[in-house]
Amino acid sequence: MATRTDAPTRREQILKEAARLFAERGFHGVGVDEIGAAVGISGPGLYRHFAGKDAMLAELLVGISGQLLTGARRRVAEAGDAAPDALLDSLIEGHIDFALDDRPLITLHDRELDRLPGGDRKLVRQLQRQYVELWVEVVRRLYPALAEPAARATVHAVFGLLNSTPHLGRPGRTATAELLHRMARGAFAAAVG
Amino acid sequence: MATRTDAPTRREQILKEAARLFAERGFHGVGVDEIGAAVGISGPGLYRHFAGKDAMLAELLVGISGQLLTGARRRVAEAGDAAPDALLDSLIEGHIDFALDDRPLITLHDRELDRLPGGDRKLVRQLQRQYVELWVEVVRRLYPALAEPAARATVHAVFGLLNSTPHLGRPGRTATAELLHRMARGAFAAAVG
DNA sequence: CTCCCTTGTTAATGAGCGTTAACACGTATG
DNA sequence: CATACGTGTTAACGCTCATTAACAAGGGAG
Repeated sequence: MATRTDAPTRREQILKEAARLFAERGFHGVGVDEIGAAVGISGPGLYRHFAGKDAMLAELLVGISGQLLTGARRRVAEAGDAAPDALLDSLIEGHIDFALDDRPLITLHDRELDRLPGGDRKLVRQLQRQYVELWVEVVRRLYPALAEPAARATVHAVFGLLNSTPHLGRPGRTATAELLHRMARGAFAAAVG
Repeated sequence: MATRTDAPTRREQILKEAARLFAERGFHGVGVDEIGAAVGISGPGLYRHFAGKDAMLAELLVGISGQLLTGARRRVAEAGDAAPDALLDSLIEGHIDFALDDRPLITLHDRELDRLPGGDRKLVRQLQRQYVELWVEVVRRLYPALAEPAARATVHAVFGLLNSTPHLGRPGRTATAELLHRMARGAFAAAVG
């Protein structure tokens, strides 16, 4: 887990608050002055840490996509040749952890992609695609009856399910996590028909 | 069904194009000139049909929420005292039809609510809440073991699943509809545990 | 024919906002 | 001690954009 005990750096503060604000009111809906105010400095002061507003969004989205993909790959590696059943559980668990711990980021992740400058957008899309394909492979290993287009659609639909966390109440983190996990498995099982 | 054969009115054209553009680039991301250009008139020309940009978004969101709620109520009424099982299928079918036929609208529906002026936002929230509660009642009738908070969370998660249509490919409408339907039922069944 | 309502147009206005410029202050470094 | 750098500040610039003003053309109603 590599838990951090040291204080967050200024850059990290800014990214965190920017993520929250972007998720709440949309990228174009928040001004640099607000982001600055959220961390106790003035608007233009942000430019000591980031090249511009676009750069903040880019770093957030690249970070999210990369973190999801990296975590998933680690889980695949750790699973070795274990049952694909357990591997799918592991992937689901990782995604849920992320969706529950960083709700603003999960919101941004599928909402503000198009506000990104060309190069970064392409990179993020690539990372997202690889993440999806990784899931698709695991799902197809577990459910060989599922054709590839159907498997991809199924994975996207389950992402929609898991990413609904921003709309959920807060009645106990573990209870919510378990509910979502069960529902995801149920949805996969029902997809094969 | 009351299928319309007459040409769409100018207002309707504008609403349709505005919905598409808002869904693609966000409310603040599109200018009135673009909306006007999409229907062949100039930006300020829109003001002959709407009080402003906010009014367009408001009419879209109120329309969506109202349409969903009205359709769901009709289905409940038509079901009479039939099995709640069939009623849930009917609700799912209605939601999927909407999500597949009006993808831009379904995107706006849970994305741009906060860009709405106060009064309209309250109205839309109210309609959405009633829609959710209607589902919750049906679900609890079918699965009495499910406590109310869990049922509400489950319904939200299934909405996330069904609303994933914008991310899906277009491999056959009926096949996609059936897949989503099966997954939704599977998710509900798995939620009770 | 004449009015006037509808539906457009282009030009102007005014606010908001991202970004840059110019300047200030503390602190480690030589 | 002097210097340079990191990190702020406020003021100003320039652009975008929603909205309004002023004006025009077409087509029913009387």
